[in-house]
Amino acid sequence: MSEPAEAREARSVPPATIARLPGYLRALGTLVARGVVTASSGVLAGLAGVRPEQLRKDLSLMGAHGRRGVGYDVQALRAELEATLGLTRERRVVIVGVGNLGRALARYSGFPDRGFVVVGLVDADPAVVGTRTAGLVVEPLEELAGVVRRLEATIAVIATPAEAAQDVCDRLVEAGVSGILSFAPRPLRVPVGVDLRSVDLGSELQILAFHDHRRSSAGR
Amino acid sequence: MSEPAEAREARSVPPATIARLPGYLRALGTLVARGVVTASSGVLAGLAGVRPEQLRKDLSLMGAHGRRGVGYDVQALRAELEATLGLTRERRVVIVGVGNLGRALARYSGFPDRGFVVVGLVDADPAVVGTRTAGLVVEPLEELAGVVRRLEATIAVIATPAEAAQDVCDRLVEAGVSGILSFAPRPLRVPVGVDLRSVDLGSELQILAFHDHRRSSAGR
DNA sequence: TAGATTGTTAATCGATTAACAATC
DNA sequence: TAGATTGTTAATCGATTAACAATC
Repeated sequence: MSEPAEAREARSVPPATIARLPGYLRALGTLVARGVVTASSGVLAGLAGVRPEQLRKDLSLMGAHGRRGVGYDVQALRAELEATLGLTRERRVVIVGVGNLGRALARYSGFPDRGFVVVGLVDADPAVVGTRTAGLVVEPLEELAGVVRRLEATIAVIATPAEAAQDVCDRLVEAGVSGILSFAPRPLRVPVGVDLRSVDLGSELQILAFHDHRRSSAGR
Repeated sequence: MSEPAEAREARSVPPATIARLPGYLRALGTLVARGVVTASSGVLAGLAGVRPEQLRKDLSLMGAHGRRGVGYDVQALRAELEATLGLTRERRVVIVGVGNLGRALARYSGFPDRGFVVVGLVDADPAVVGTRTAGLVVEPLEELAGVVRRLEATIAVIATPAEAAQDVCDRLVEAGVSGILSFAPRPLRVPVGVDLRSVDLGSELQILAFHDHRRSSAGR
């Protein structure tokens, strides 16, 4: 226990753990709203939809500390996790592709209270460029790099058709964003150092279809 | 090899494998469009964004067969995977929650050509009920079970606010859907036999923020 | 036959769960 | 002190990668 917290934190937190932190943060938010001061791993895990052992393991990997026999201080833990996730600073987001999905994301009310601000919208279609959505004027694709740099966006969302996605992705990387959330149904390549997460709505449904199929064809 | 294909398939395909099948299917679609007849695991894996070994392992778990020294028959493999995923039959989808996101999903053009048809829209807000989106009239929440049964929907999408999600989820299960795709930022509980997949846009961004934070605070 | 490529087994890696001593 | 609950180590499980014999 003589090891500094910095060292422990730097030594690679497992991706699976990181992916669960937002859930813990949400659970903590619920408890704070309820005025709860202290919560056990059991209570917290219940709210987050995981097992208590896993929550304790995750938090201990993060260097967070509860008190044996008591539980976790809700406020302190929340502050700690927010600091870890870097949510103390506002993150600036650019959305590329202002179709149905892009527009919905631009208007999505869940982002602001989680520390994200959509600062720019970009689209390739001249008919869309210049229109307003969520208080922002859509800029042309040629301006992408300029928009990212001027608005100091560090995170981008790709909501373009599949064909355009890799090109947009390359430009975003070139412009210096550090993370990209893609909704394009196509695998994208990014250099190391840039973080890419993908959500493919069609694939999600296909996976559900697989189970549906198994279920409806079972026992015949 | 005396074991029937049925038995092998029934003996639990790993979830991680199932989650990759839609990607393989997309890669195969690309090759078919290009008129390619045969492809090696290397080519297919490249298009799907995975390693060749993994693709071969996945396909062999599914009981699919290529030809040594040759590769996989593109058309045949596609047909096989579509049958496995149950995409030969059209899947009927109901969307609950017709806000920005629900509307965008209702209009999403990527679904139809993947075998999914949005057949119903449901919302709790009287101001939204009765309006039209994507050619469908929005029905009231009270009609949820009726809508699901009448339209024979087997898959549902939850795009409601977090507070309403568990109640909607329970009703959907009660009405008999076999799979649910939730966008509500809250863990949901479903009974065994019902498949639940969740996409939390806020969490995705928070995970990106974590990396951004690490990157910008590194080496200081 | 020679070259290519699969299918599958074995080795590795990472993530989850179980167990329990430490300690509030 | 007695009861509760953490933090952490060990055991298990599942998924990925490597290796290579089978075979087209």
